[in-house]
Amino acid sequence: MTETTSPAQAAHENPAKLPAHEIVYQKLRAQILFGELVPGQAVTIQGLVETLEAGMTPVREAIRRLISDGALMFQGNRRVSVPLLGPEDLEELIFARKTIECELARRATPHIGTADIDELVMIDHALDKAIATGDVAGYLVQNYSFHTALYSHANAPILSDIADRLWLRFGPSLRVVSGRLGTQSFPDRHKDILDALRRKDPEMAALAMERDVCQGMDQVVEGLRGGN
Amino acid sequence: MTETTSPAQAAHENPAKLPAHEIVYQKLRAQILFGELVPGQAVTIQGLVETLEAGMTPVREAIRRLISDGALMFQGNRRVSVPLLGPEDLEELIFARKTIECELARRATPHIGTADIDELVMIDHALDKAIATGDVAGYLVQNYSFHTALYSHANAPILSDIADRLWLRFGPSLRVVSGRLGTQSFPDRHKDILDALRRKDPEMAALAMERDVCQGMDQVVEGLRGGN
DNA sequence: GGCACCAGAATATGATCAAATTCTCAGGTG
DNA sequence: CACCTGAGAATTTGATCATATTCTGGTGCC
Repeated sequence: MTETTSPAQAAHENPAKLPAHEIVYQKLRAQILFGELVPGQAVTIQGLVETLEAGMTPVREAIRRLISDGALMFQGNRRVSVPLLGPEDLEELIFARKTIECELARRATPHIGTADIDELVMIDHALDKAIATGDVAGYLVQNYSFHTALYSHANAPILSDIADRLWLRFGPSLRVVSGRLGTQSFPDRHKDILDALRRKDPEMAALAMERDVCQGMDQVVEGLRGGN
Repeated sequence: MTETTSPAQAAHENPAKLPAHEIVYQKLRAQILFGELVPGQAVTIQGLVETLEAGMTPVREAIRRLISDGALMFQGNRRVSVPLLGPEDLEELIFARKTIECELARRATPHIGTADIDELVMIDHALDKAIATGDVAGYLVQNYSFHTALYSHANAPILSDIADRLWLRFGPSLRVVSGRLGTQSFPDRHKDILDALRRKDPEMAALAMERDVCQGMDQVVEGLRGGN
């Protein structure tokens, strides 16, 4: 997702007006982010043409975009697959998430009003519910929503864009780990973030975010160590 | 450019084997990075089909990739153009460059051998020459080469990838400013970086890099303030 | 000034060609 | 006798193009 005036917002007024390649991109993106697609899984153009009932060109363009996002990987020969993360990759992702997302939390803090906090609380409740009921897909969606909603207030389109692609990279792995360990193992660190926002304390928000990021990524590291 | 096993390296063994969309991407990318394209300039598919003598599909895919890279901008209606940076954008870019590129310098330091330093020195000499002769295009190319060569030793594909896209974002603006102010105004901070590398001092390298980044971006900020 | 029309560009399809993987079937070996 | 190996065919899949369709923006008429 680019930070430019999103074509997605035009969707609400008229869904039919979204170009096919945009629809395909959104669908594929969601599948990657929320785990329909497993790391290592091969992605074929013709397969998607059938699955998503789209033409070849739109699928092709969507795949190129996602490759550029780091959400898909061009395997040298002409095959495309979902990337399989190694420990080194995770280490880089941790650094990047920490610096970028903490900064986003820091920048968002002064712009967050009470209405915005209410919205975040709502998402967090949905998150709790997903955790309680063991709804892995719901957990992933709400967790992503929480971060995205927060960052949208940071007035930092470029940094938000970077953060977004980072999520695309570890999304599939997060799904695998969640599915393996269950949602119970994920404590919810968002309460601390909300606290910091209420107090309008940017540094505290950044710190809480760092904890959230570290905790989340540690789960992935642990999960991947055992599994693959 | 994605960090995955690059199709570009296959280019050396057999240039003809590069797919058309990859070639188009590289060409367009270079044009954006090194300033053939001016910020705000409209980019049409059919125009590129003629200019680059490629088919429509490859051009289309290359454009999608570059939009995802942030190097091009989708203007809502079906127009595509080179983004025009505002002061807020530059501020974000500065933060991102500082954190990411300093870290890359830090990580590269321990892996740099004397042969690698020689290579960097060579690039830096070419850079000096470009500055001395007022060769703006050469300056841009060599400056980019220096950073890219350095980061390639950091063993951090994801971070390098992020840095690469950052360059794509401010490349066109850098070109405009350079053309306006001339190369004379650009002092060369790379000597300090090289010094740090020779001493194998990661923190010093990071610091030198920060100075280089700040100095370069300040030029752009200043240049854009007056111009547009 | 507003509306209809027109040109040009982008989107999307399906066909065609090229490449790569997979499958199959011998042939040989332990 | 079972299994591994490798050459070659068959099939799947990707790359590219030519073409039809839809949409945007501008122009000129009323």
